[in-house]
Amino acid sequence: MRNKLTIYNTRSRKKELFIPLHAPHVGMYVCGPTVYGDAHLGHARPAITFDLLFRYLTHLGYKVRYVRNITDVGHLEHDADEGEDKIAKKARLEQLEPMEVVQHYLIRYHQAMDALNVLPPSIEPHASGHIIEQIELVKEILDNGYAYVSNGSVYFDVPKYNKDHHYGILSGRNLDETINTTRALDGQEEKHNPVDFALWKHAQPEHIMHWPSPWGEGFPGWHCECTAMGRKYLGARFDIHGGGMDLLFPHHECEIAQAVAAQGDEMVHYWMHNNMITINGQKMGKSYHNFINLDEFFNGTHPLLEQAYDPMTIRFFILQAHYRSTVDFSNEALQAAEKGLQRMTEAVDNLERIIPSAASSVDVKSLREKCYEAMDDDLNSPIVISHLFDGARMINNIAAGNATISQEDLDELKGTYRLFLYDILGLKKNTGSDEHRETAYHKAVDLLLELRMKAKNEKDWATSDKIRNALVEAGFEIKDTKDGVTWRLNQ
RNA sequence: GGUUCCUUGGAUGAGUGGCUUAGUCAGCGGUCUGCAAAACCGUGCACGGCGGUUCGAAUCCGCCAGGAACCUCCA
Repeated sequence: MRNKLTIYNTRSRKKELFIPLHAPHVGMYVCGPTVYGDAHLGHARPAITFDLLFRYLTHLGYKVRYVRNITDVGHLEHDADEGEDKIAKKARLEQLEPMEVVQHYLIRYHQAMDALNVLPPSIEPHASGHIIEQIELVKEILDNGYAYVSNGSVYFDVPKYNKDHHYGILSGRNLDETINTTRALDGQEEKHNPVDFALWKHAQPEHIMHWPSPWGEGFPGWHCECTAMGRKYLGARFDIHGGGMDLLFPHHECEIAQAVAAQGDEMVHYWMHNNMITINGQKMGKSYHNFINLDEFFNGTHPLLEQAYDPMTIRFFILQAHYRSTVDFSNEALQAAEKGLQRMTEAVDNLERIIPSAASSVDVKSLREKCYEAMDDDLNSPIVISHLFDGARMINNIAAGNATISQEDLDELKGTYRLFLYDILGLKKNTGSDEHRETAYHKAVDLLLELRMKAKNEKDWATSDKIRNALVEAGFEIKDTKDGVTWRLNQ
């Protein structure tokens, strides 16, 4: 098995050789969406980034268990409806059951991911389905003395934890600074210290979603689900935990603290974080009110969009930047990606038209290795793409007769593109929308009939009959009526 | 204010102590073509500013300027 993959570990802030704990098995956990709204471009980034990793690890021969959670319990929201659960709030607004809202947006999320050719994870656990595991986690932390009960809620005792361990090890913070900069929030008076975070929250009467616990009716704190579900499905120690950089603190920091407080050591070996997608240099996100939904990209319905963009264009656009860099959205950039992808797929199509020669005048063999090297270098997809573009030029040159290729090399080349472009980068053939094709063929048939009408008017019966007979043969039904010609395609 | 980062050519976006280069889009010139398009060939333009280390730095270090994320739900 090829074993040269290095990945940037946020924990050490270095690129490290990837060595699984239990090869050939790999455990991988990625923070998934909170399903209270449609997925936007920002959600596509981690999905595609970790899909790339999932695909690559699988290709390398690892047996990957990929867990991506669905947050359907909701988090505390700090606004007019202070403390109310996000899912519950939206539900009340729309007079729906909370789980109805979850189901609605989850289906739409899956549809968007499918359009982006993001493979489904191995397990997609719901936070609401793992309340028991989260309660167990809280109990463990309490038993170990790193939490306290206050007024029906349970809080993590950060200062106490920090005496024995380092709270801030992932984000590079130290506790004193964090204490001085923590904002006053709801429920603060219940905490011993403002930096303490909730493991279990006592349910207020306005909360729709709540569960029984040893501490009364309530709901789990929002950091618990990932720790509890990660441990349940991947074990107390597993390989990779991923998510957006915006989750680094406090979410992932708290996850580490919870795991250490519960089991004595850290759960995760490699922490990976994808960077943000920006719009005019600013993070695209709900809080900024500057996000564009994925459906809006696919349909071109957002006012900032000059056109609709195919899901594969979006995927290609994201893969053309390294996952740890910010990538700035603009129509110009997307249109460039669209043209680039088109050029690439046309070159791959040309592969099928090439007639091999006795010998090659091009170097095919090194392409595969170059692509592997780029992937091994912390998933450097932009470099993989640049190599594939070099290959595209080579293919076009062969197709144009400027170079030759042997049968053996041609097979190798086809295999390389199938592997890297389709299997690993996950780009599939751009078929265009049905609507687009429908319109195009209608226009083409109309044009033929217009030419036929012109021929008829000129009494050029040979041409007019040729057009009619050819269309009939192709399965069309042509009717000449006194109001003009009509046509339809027979089923 | 703290933490973590970023600043590359017209746009986007890689990378590296010296070697000629990312790549894509756009531009320009050419080949091809009835004309176009596509394709191919060629081509210009860069490393925020100021210091330092070094034989040599866009790449390492420091300072400055500008920007971002996080510190509050967030991909």
